[in-house]
Amino acid sequence: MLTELEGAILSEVFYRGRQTAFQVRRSFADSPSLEWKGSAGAVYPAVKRLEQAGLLAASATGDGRSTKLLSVTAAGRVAMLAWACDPERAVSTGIDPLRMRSGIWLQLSEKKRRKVLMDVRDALLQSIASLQTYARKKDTIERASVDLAARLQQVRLAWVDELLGSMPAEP
Amino acid sequence: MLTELEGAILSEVFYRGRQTAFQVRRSFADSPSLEWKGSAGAVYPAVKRLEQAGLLAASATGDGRSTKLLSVTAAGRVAMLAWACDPERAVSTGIDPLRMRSGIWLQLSEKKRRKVLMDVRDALLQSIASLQTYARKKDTIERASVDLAARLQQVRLAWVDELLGSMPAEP
DNA sequence: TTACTCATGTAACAAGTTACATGATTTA
DNA sequence: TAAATCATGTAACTTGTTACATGAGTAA
Repeated sequence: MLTELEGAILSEVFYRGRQTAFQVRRSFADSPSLEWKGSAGAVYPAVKRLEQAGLLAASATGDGRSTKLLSVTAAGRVAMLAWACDPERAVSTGIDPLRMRSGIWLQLSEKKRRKVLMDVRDALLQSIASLQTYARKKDTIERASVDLAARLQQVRLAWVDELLGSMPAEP
Repeated sequence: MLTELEGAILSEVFYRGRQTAFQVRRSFADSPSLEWKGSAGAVYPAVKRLEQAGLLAASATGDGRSTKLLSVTAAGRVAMLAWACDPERAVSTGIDPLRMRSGIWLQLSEKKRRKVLMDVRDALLQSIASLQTYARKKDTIERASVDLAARLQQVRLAWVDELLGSMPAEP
C-alpha cells in the first residue's frame, strides 16, 4: 500500500506534470502546509521505491546534470487511483495538532487561557491569509485542496472565537 | 522539543489521571482517531524518554505485575504547557488525507468521481456518527477535542456535498 | 570568478509500526 | 483450568528528518 508521500509523488508527476524528483521536492517545499518538508532524504528514496515497484519510470536526459525525467507507468496510475479513492484512508482525521491541545486549554487559568486563545487566533488568521495568497497562484487541482485547507482553518478559528466568547469579560 | 505523542502522554497522565503506561496506551487505542495505534513499541520508549528527561516519574507498586505508576513532575508540567501553548505548532494543518486526494478527484471521469464522492460521503457520515457516540462517553477534556474533530468532519462533508451538487445530474 | 540555482544522492538519526516474548491476575 | 485481560518490554522494520557531499549550469 502506498504511503501518503508516495501517493502525493505519483499525483505530482501524473497530474501536475512534474518531471524531475527535484521539481516534486520543491513543490512540496513551497506548499504552505507543514506536512512534509520535501526533504531529499524522503523524496529520493520514495522515488526509488516507486521505480523498483514499477510505478514510476525514469529516463536520463544526458544533459550532463544527471537529470532524470520521471513518468507514471500504467501500473503506477492504477496504484495512484486506488490510493486516492480508498474512502477509509481519505476520511481519517489525520494528526490535528490543534485538536490534541484543545482539552488542555480548557484546564488553564482564565488569564492563561485567554492568552493562548488569542495567540492561536492570530496564528490562524495568518495561516488563512497565507493559504489564500498561495491558492491565487495555483492551478485548479491544487486550489481545490488549498481551499479546503483554508475552510478547515476557518472552522478552527470559529471554534476558538466561541471559546473566547464564552469566557467572562476581561476585568 | 516534545513530539506530539510525548505531549499527549504527559496530558493523559496529568489531566486524565492515567496511572500506568498501559492505561495511556489503551486510551490511545480506544480513541476513534487513527492518529496512533497506541502501539507498545511507541508508548513504552516514549515513556522511557520522558522519564530520562525528568518529565515523568515512575514508582513500582510491588503488586507482582511489574506495574509502574506514572506521574508528571514539575518540569514535566512546564514542558507540557509549553508544548500545548505554542501557537505555531497548534495551528499547523497537519496531514489531512482528504485534502491530499481532493485534487485528484476533480480529474476523474464523471462516473468515477461520483462514485468516489459518494463513498467518501458515506465514510464521513459514519465517522461523524462514531465520533458523536464516542464523545458521549467521555469527560469534558476529551469531549472538547472530539467535538472539534466532528465539526471538521462536517465541513469536509459539506465540501463533498458541494462537489456532488455541482456535478451534472445523473443520466 | 563567485555565488546561486538545478539536480541527485547518502549517512546518521528519530520515532513510529507490527509482531513477538514474558509473566501475573481475573473470569468463564 | 483455559482463556481473556493487565502489564511491560524488545526486535526488526519503515519511513520520515537534518545535514552533508557532489557536481553541472547560470547570472552578477
